[in-house]
Amino acid sequence: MIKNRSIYAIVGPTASGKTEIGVELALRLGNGEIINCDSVQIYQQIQIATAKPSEEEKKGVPHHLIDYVSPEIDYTAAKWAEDAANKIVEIESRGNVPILVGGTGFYLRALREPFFDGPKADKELRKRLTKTIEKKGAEHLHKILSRIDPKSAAKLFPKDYVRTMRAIEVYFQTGKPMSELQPKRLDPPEFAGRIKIFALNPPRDILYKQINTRAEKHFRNGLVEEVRKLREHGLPDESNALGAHGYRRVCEYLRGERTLESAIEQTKQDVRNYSKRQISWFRHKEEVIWLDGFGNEPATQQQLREYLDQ
RNA sequence: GGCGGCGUAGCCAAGUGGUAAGGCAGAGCUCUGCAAAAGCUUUAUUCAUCAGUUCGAUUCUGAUCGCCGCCU
Repeated sequence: MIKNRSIYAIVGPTASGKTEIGVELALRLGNGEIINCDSVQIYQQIQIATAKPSEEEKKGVPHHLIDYVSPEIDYTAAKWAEDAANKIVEIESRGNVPILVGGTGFYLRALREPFFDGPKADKELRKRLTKTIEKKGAEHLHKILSRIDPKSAAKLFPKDYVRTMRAIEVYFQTGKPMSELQPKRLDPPEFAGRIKIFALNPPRDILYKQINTRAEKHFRNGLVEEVRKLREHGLPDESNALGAHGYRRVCEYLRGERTLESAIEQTKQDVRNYSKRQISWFRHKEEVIWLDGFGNEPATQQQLREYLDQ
């Protein structure tokens, strides 16, 4: 019987009201538990600019994989997929319904369509390769890759150093080109096919305004102070956590590289650009069910209800 | 009022007597262990306006309008 049970995912651009509609869904089901699917909300200690739900917003609904990793750790999509899979099994074992909520499409994908069985990230190697980029440029890395794994190199733009680095990393650790390993994807988990994905699609112009307003609020609420303290406690600027929206720009401000005003404006810009990429990510996935509007609007929640009743 | 400078896409900005660089924004997209990351594509039939010179003007000339600076 578990076989027929649904698992839900609420995705969509940042600031579209995923939290609200996710909680609403959990309450409606009566036994929903939320699993965070956001690559930044997993971190502890970074709070103000992460849009994590407050206790009040949670309305008593259990939330998982939120606030559970130290900001000094560089967490990855593969790790999240593993953790989320375990959570799903755990929640279902107590007879409840898992609801994945978050905007990181890559994470959700890692869960539903697992990566190939590749090596973990090699921090030291990445550090060295990063230095190479600084000295000789991203294109140089791409040239190295085209010697050891021409197939992968051909698929990547020379400037795309993040993926180039991973391909090099895979080769150095396994001795095999990534292009050879990649087609051997791991089998999707049993529950993959039971995940129903709903994506929020609010009007773009209003979303952008919302994003701007929210960024200003974060700064007003003491974002600069929060970052200052984290840095004083030794959290490096290069950490994933301090690379999050807002944090990244505040670090630049604290390093004297930009004014506070420009940190605020750039943050708004960053988040607006990001929200657009999120929409791009989900737009052509045919398994996604689109809900027009913001998640906190009754009309949007009504659309969701209609799907549930079917 | 006089003199000088400027007026190129939503913004910043280069440029030439021969058919408008670039950046940002916007739009579209990619994504196989950093993904709130990284990368890709696209965007002015037109250079304030009008008239003139010219085979041809955004570029030269004149006038008009607007902005900025200095002087009185």
